Amino acid sequence: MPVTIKDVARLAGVSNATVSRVLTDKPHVRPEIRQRVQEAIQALGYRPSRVARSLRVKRTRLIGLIISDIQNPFFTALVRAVEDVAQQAGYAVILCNSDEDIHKERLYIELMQAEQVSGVLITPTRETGSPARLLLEAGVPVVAVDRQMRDLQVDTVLVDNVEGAFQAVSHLIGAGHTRIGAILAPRVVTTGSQRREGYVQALKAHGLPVDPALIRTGQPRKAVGDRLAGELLDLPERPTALFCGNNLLALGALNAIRERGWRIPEDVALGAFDNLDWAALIDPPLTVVEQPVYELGQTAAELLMKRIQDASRPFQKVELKTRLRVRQSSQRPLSIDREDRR
Amino acid sequence: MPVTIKDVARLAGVSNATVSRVLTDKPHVRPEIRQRVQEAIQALGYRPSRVARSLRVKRTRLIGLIISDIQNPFFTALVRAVEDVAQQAGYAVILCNSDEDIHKERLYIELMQAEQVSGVLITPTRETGSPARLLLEAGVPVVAVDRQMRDLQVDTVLVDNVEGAFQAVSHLIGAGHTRIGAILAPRVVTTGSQRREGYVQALKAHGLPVDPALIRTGQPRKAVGDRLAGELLDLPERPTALFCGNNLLALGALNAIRERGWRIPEDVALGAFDNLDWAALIDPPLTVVEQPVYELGQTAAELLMKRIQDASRPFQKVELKTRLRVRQSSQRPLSIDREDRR
DNA sequence: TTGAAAGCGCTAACAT
DNA sequence: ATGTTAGCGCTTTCAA
Repeated sequence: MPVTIKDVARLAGVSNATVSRVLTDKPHVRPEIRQRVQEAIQALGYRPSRVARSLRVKRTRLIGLIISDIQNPFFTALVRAVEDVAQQAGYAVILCNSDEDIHKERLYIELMQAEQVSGVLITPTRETGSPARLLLEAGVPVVAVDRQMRDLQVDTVLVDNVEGAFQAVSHLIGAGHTRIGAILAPRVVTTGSQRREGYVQALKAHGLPVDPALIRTGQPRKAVGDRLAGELLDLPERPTALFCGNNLLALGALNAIRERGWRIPEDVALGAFDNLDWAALIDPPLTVVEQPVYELGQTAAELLMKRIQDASRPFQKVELKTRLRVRQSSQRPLSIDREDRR
Repeated sequence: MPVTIKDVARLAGVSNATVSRVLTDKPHVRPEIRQRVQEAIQALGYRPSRVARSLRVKRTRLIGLIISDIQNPFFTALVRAVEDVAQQAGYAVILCNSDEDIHKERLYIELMQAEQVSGVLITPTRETGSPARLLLEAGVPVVAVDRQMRDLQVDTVLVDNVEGAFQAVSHLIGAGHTRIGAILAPRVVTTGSQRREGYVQALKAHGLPVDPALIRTGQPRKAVGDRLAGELLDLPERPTALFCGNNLLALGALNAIRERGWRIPEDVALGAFDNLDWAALIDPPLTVVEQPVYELGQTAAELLMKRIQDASRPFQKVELKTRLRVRQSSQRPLSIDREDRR
């Protein structure tokens, strides 16, 4: 029923080989024949089956994109960038949501293999032991974005998380805080461990003690941020400032603070990763570490395209810089002054 | 190089037909043989080529999802729901971002066809003349989500936009506003035209005049919302309340209001579509029309699955209800009281 | 410059 | 219950 290359060949009065040559822009076709074939294609509304072509040439025009949370606007912006680059290069993207779940990650990686995509972009849920190894073994190019995979040889594009966290926490310290809570992703994901590292370094650099009780980790989701912030705020010796590892954790923390009827930054100051549209519009505007998220996705996608072209090129790790945006949520807290009244 | 069905057959000492039977869970295979085949599959780490299978059975385990703005959290939530349903049913989703651009929409629809997806979910950029017609002609099931296509026979899942807008605007009227501006998507998309309809109906129902100068439309993006809100606020006889057709337009309006140093709701009240996490956290909390967005995507995806099963089932249009969430941004404006002082 | 024909990996009809 | 074989739609030798 659907029109195939044979139908076109018949109508144009040539062999399918010739049609194929026209289709793939091969030389050695008389312009006049080429013309006739193209007309036949038009007339029949023919679209070559990518499936058949893929089977033949053993590669598809698909790339896989496995992100860990589609509801996180940070990843969404990443998707946007990848989509743009892929489209430009004539690729479509299969999007999968691993949901921070290593089993789903594996499931999708196997799918990518079965689907024979040309390459895969992934924000791995774990620093080590990612099933992405299967892809590499099968010769499928992989690029890690936003997060690293320490035990795999892949191109990597991420942000200088340590420095970003260091700046944010140093800023809070500069505002007079000495007890700063941290709400982070688990250590098994690089954004968790590296931002923790930046947090710790900042404390140490300013001669402050590192209190493990002030560091909480969990899946980067709003509900988790809410819970973890609550735990910190309800501590007997509670922190006067909170540093949140990403936008969803911040959203949750915001909620926890609001629920307790506390004010920012008077009762508790706040700093977080990710500069989303709403960050500047909330009350008070949120101090954030801005990530060049579009560039992150773009760079990663471009690297993947290059590796698809040339599998033997040297691997590289690109580290983009963040930018601290100071707003009111981190201003010098009144509680410092209050200490005089004790 | 990659292991094929033949390799498995050889190792298991059977024919490829038998391996295929095991693969597709067909009957008529001795348990003992089935066992042996499965072991061979394990041993070789074999994954059947979906490409080859697709070519053979003339359908893929892929569905296409064409949304109009990946950066809009509303659509993102939709993606999430679709992904969940698809995965459950053993499908992967190819995600495409039409960017509210009919040409990109067409491009992706042609891609879907070439990729031979089993079905397509789409949030069409136009009410009529969508290239989705090509898919239907090729026998590919299509379901419209969030927006309608008036000239195509497809299953449709959307929200009662007229009622949602009606409630929001009626609420603003109830708060004492008589000049209410509207910032909406263009009329060619149903969410634009239907929400406009609800706005107009609300004004008329309360005996208020409909002033075309107070209705502005544009692409649903933050920058556009900013500009359109600015135009309305700078009017000689400016509105005392703004109704925004979606979350991005609201974000822009918020910005415009803030830039002018005005307060909400004292200087201008605000109501909008979409209840995102930040809506309750901004200053002041935003009154919104909440859409059951996950259910929207879920229902649409389920409908698509059903139609893939049975192309001849009757078409249906599902209309989900919205819910008005009244918060402070729409409270009775002080400016009403101020009129006494004029 | 063009065509004939093989074959990519799989499924399914048919044979045994 | 299992194997043999044709063929899905395309690309790509190879020959003409």
